Amino acid sequence: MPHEVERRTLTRYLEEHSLKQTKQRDAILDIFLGATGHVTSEEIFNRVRKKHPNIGYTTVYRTMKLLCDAGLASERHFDDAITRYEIAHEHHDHLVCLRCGKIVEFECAMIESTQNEIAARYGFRVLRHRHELYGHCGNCRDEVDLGGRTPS
Amino acid sequence: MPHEVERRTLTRYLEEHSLKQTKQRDAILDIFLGATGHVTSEEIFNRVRKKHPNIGYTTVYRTMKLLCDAGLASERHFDDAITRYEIAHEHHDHLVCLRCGKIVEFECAMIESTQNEIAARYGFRVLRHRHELYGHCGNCRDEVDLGGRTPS
DNA sequence: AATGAAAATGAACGTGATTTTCAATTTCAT
DNA sequence: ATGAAATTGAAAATCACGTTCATTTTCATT
Repeated sequence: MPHEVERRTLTRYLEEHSLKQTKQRDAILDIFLGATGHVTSEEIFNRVRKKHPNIGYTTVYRTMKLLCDAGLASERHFDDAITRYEIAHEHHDHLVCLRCGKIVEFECAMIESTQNEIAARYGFRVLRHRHELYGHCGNCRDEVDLGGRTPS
Repeated sequence: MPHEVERRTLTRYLEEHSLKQTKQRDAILDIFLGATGHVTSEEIFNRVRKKHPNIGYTTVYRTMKLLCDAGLASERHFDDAITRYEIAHEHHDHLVCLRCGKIVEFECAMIESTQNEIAARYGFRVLRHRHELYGHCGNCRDEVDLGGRTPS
């Protein structure tokens, strides 16, 4: 059975909160974990529908929220109005290609420590952060450069 | 007359684009410049209404977009689904208090240069970035600590 | 000052993502 | 097996924002 650990995490969370285990929740967790990267509710809905044609959009939204509460998923908002979900793991930051939509994750300990230093300077305690670099990835950069007007 | 420079910038932009100067646009610019920090369309709408009770929400949205185009304002999206506007000025990043909503701006050259270095490593060209630290400001931190359960 | 074409306004309606409502169904401790 | 509590899903509501379009304003030109 796939995603043993996460499924157990969910079960534990459900038990602790007097919530119930349902096939919909299991299915959504499975699809979510099987998807790579940063999925939208719509993507999850479409994929889950293949196995469970009667599942509702509502349930997807509710379950994704649940997975966030259970610490299995986390919400991300990039520059559009759409909520994306990623598998919860350690702090990391993102490179987002504005042309093709590619998203790359990176980590940088140096930036992390500098952040805390700056926050302290203003009396803040940092709980979480968001750090996103928007631009063009290698491919798109080349295409943009070629497509652009070449200098006379 | 307040906000001389900005008003002139707007006038120049309107002329250059064959757009018209209207009392609504003037009023919205004025309110926007008079407000501190990071305002929402709603806040601007409410304040402008006091002087111009018939102004519509639509006009506020349109005008804020116009001010962005004219380089006087810039859009910001923090963690919620609401668009905020700030007076346009050089790149800077934000500290956001999750409890009282206070927003502090900061700049850090070191982080900026590190960003480019990282991007280059992944073949990206950075066009813009977003860097936000979420946590508790000095006041809220104290209140949270006092209100919380003290260790036995 | 009057004209009129182009632009702006605002009320109502549309949209897209997400949430709420609620009657019907499912889970699970007993 | 039972039933109280939780869950589901379809439809309607919401929320922020965009579009439409008939009416009003602006402003260069008379």
